[in-house]
Amino acid sequence: MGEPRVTAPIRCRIAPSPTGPLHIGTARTALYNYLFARRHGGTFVLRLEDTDAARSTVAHEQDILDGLHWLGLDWDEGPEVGGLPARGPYGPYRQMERLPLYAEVAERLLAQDKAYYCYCTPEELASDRAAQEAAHQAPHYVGRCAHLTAAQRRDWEAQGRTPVIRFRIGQGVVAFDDLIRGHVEIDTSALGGDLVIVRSDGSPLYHFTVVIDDAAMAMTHIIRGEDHLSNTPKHILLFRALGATVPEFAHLPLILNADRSKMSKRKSQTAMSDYIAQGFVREGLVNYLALLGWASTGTDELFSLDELSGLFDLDRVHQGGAVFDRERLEWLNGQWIRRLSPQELVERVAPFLEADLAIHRAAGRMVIEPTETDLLALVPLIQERLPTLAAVGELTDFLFIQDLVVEPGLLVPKRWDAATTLTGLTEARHTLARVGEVAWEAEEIEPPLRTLAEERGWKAGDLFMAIRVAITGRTATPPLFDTLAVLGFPRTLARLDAAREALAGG
RNA sequence: GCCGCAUUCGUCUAGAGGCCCAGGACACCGCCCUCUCAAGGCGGAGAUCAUCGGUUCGAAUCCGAUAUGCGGUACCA
Repeated sequence: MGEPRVTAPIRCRIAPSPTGPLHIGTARTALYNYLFARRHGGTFVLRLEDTDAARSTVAHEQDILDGLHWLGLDWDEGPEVGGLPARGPYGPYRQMERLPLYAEVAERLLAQDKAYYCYCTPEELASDRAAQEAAHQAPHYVGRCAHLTAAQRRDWEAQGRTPVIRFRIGQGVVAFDDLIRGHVEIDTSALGGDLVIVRSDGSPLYHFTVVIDDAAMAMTHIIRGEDHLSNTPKHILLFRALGATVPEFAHLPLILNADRSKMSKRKSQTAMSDYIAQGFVREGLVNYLALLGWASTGTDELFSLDELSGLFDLDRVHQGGAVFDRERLEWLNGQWIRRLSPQELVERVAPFLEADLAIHRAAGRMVIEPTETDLLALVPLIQERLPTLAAVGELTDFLFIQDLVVEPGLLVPKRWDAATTLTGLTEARHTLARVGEVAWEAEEIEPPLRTLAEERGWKAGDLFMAIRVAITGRTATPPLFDTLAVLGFPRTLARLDAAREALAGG
């Protein structure tokens, strides 16, 4: 298992359906396909399966493409997007543009009697199913239309019935060697009878189009979720009927909700875009997703996309499902944020800060626009304190809000009373005024404040906490002296004054 | 119901017959560092390897059964 058995260059794909935003599970499947292709010098193809016209939207399509691109999973072949032309010799890569091909194949199967028209109504099928259920049988198509004469068909047509096309499943056992699961055998009697491959409105169904396209696009490896394992025999039968080479299959373990059911929107956050919006970085997400169901050694934890491209293989993919653990994702995310260059961090964090400031602006507060220089100066203060990029606001917004309103109750440190706090802030103000604007640096600010605390017999921590709240409005902030330095001399004094007034007034 | 797949600390995992009375990471607890919050360092607790039976001198690792969970069973993908 694991090592590719075919000698032809590897071709694998991700084939998302634009019936919803990019799902975290789809992203992982895409990642594994991408890594497998990279590792073995193969080709990674993107194909859009948009035959469910009722549920597919261009917005979802865009979301999926954006998400994959954001993760860095660039495809070698795929449809045209955003004005860029389609790439690859096997196009079109959008199924709705491949309809003639499907129709042609359906005709061929019909002509070879490998498929047939079925005129059964939904009601008839439903009652079949009910009867089978009552008899404790597996639901299956009974084959009522499997051998209609031309006359019978004319009758149904005359009655206005429009047929579906069914593929003959036949009898026997279908076996295959899954690259992850090993040998799998399924009796065709468990497949539900002859399979509908074309709807009565003429549109092709998923099981039909995937196989046609995987064959036509010369896929060598089908790496997909375990939920397709039971469907694989249908696909194999179809490949054979088409006279195509059956590719290798690798069925990935499912990503699970906390209760171990298949990860769903209902119980988990599944949309990739939500994770992006919450400030997760691509490096963290890629790393986390790669380790969900795969482990190179189980001891190393941090891997970049490039590193993974050199390490990944199917033989270390797990068989059991994996519960999605957001805490672990956040930890990995923090690890990668800490590894970003200052410039890179600034660029990534800027939109999140901007969004936060927009909220303050909307609330009628005066906001100072952060410049890149401002942000660069903040990097050392925030880099190791960001679990996600979105946390930048709570760490730094006090710098950009002009008239900071501090909750008076917060101003008094736990061990102090209001009077002591007022004295403390007043003394601190004088001390800092003496430091002066020219010497306004963290190393210059700290000693005199410590001396002050010592002289008055205060615990330094209490004094510092009072100052911290006075200038930031928060009890948890980056280190105080660096914060004062960044805030600047005049604003520091102004905020201390404002805090003293608030205390005196209250 | 029927068919299939899975099962190592709460979670992600290492482990491919003796190195394992099971190792790492997240989370949790404690200590150190410390102006708060983080980050970091150190330590702790946490898994009778689902259960039962078999093979073997020896099993988490091989075989079988059972249980539990999950997936599939559409004119969804």
